[in-house]
Amino acid sequence: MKIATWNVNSIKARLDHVMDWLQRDAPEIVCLQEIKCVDENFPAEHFEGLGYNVAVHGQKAYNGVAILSKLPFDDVVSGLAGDAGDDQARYLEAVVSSDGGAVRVACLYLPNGNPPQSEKYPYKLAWMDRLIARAKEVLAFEEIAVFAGDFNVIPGDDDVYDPAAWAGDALCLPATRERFRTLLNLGLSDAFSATHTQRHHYTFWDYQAGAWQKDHGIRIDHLLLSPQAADRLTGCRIDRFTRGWERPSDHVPVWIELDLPLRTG
DNA sequence: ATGGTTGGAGCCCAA
Repeated sequence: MKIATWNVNSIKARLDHVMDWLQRDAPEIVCLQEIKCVDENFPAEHFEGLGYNVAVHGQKAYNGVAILSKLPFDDVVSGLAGDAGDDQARYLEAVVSSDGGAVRVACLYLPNGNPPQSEKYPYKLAWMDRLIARAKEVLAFEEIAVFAGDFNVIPGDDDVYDPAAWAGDALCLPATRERFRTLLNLGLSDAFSATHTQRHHYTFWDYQAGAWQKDHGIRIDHLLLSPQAADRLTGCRIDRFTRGWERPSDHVPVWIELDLPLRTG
């Protein structure tokens, strides 16, 4: 089964792209970020027409996440625990299941955190601490689980075209990378790193300064797998071709293939 | 080139 993640930078602006991409190889589960709309305005009927069930956690203008699944799901959790005052829509979790088994999917849009001198950076770090706490809980279930999304973390210097230019950025700072490594040290595997030895594969290219044409990219969209999920991993791909489409998202889809007996219908 | 572009808001903010 295929599980994908894609920061679409507005589902309204990107609906045609997402529909075209979904019909290429029909991933069973899709995590979308930066839908930038309230739940009522999410174009669920378009995806339902392709056979997807839909869960949405949106807000006006900013952020917003959604899960599409060809299999039924339950146990939907909207929002990341640990800060009752946080009203940013950045986390959605669901358990997708069939009579062949179940997989827990967490769709996340981790805060960017720039500029680091602002209040946005401590918010990012606190959000990461909350994610670490949730990951500990999920790992204790010993289930097939996937944390997928825009992590806004450049894990290492091999994941950015110019490490020196990004060294002081909130996506690279030591406190950011330390927390990302904590997620890995809990037992989560980065699906892309687990299946590739080549470096400098990117998932985001800025709209500005011809970044795409110059391949000035960064790898910030990740799928982190529980040990039970990693045991089933057979592949991971980055669909860079969508970045060359007309009026693209600045992010491209990343997807994994798991050897799972889950069945649709 | 201390620049540049996109999206959603509503005459700037976030990325």
